[in-house]
Amino acid sequence: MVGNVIRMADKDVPVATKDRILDAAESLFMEHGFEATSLRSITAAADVNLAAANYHFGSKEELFHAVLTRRLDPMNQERLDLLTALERAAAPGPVTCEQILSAMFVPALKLARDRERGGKNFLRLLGRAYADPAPFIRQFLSAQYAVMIIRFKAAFARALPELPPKELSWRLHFIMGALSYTLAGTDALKLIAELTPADSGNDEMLLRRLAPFLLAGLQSPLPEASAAGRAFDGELKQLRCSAHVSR
Amino acid sequence: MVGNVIRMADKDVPVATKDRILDAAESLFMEHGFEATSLRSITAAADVNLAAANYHFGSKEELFHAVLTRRLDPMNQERLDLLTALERAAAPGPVTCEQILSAMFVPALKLARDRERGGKNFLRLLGRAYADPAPFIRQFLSAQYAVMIIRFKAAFARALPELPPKELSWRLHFIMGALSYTLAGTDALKLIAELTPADSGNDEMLLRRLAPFLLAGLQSPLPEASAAGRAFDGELKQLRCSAHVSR
DNA sequence: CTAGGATTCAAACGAACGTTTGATTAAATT
DNA sequence: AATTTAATCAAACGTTCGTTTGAATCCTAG
Repeated sequence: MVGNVIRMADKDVPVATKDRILDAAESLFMEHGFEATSLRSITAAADVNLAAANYHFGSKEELFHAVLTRRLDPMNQERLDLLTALERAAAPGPVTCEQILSAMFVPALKLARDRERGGKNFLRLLGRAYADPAPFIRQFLSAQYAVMIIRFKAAFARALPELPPKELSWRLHFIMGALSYTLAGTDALKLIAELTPADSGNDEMLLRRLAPFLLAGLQSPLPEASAAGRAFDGELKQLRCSAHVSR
Repeated sequence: MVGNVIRMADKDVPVATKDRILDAAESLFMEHGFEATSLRSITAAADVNLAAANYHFGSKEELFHAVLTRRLDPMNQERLDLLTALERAAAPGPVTCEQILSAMFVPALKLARDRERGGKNFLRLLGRAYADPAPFIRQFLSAQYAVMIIRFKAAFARALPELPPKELSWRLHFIMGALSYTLAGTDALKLIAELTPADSGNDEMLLRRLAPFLLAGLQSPLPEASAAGRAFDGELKQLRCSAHVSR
């Protein structure tokens, strides 16, 4: 009753319908988000019958899951393999922050570059999913990332032994934020970057600029001791009540 | 025909309906996003008639605009005033990066703290809006932020004269990403930060940790000269084709 | 007090949504 | 060749959506 049987034609004749739905869904979810994308628009773009979506995937949410897992599972597995290789090569010593960050970014880069159609769209879709309020998306991402996050957090903790665990948690949170926003490519405020179209389409250069930026933040001294923290205090206290609130 | 007349009861008797709709819309838009929030749920939460929303605001999109402008306009105006005051105080010299960042963050902090009900919810809503794919939201945010962005970008350029303009554009993009993701409070990957509920609700401490992190990235050396850039190159080349792709 | 515009209200509009149904075609198994 | 199972299809289901309507109410100005 649930379609998707084991003894089907496997790969000789392309399993056209299912993959066409996945491709169209990936593209449309990326462009409009989950809620604003209808199954009708997906099946129309894939040139298949409307009922085929529910036949092959059960529901719209399960289709969304399938779109994400198709590329997310291999990418995260590659990240883990990369980190394992780096840890093995570093022998008894710890892996550097640069290396850990590269283990996170290189698989994303390969995905953005290798697949002609899917790669870039998928990274944007992933960035969107990070910020989506729908509970089922959040739960899904948490479950999908659990193993990877734990491994990478432990690696960073070894690379930055002087950093308190809670501070590391915050900084990883900020890293995920900048990464997802960058991958989503929303460019909500186009005025910030008057980038050429060639630039904005170049995911590789984008991540190569992002990595050093995040690395500097990750390795920065503790906020209590930094000039930024104190300057912040000063401004806050000074301007607490002066507050020339507008209009 | 378009409601919202000038000679209404102004402020003596609270203009209950309109503000109740705005409050409910702010809360629900924040919780579920624009598409997933219905006018019916908004008017039900505000305990007003369904037609009141269209009567006072015209359409759902215009209601969303009103929700954002109500708090965004004063906040951005305060940011500009703060920057102006800092520039005046710094006399002929440039304002420091710390000060510029504080001019961006302090008004957001005040908003999160002062208003009992609205503040925190609004910052989360704003973070969501940055990542929303809907064109009308993006256009609106761009227009709303245009003046502020130009002013702050120029200030940063003066504070970091050695930084190429394009590199500054990228770094401001990353800053906006981390800021919006942090404000949205999505915590997509709860596993990153095993933060106490008290922590996650404390917007002030959150921004105080974020500012030094972003400051370090903003002031970091150029990627071409940094160790991060080169390490990235090495990893990329080395692992290009080894690629033990999973499963 | 009364006329007139501002506001509220219940009800309905047409459209679009996710999902289901039952018949029909294609493919594989016996 | 016969039979069973997978897959496709057109059509419809019931629901929810944003928006509109027209009458009823409130408030205020003359």
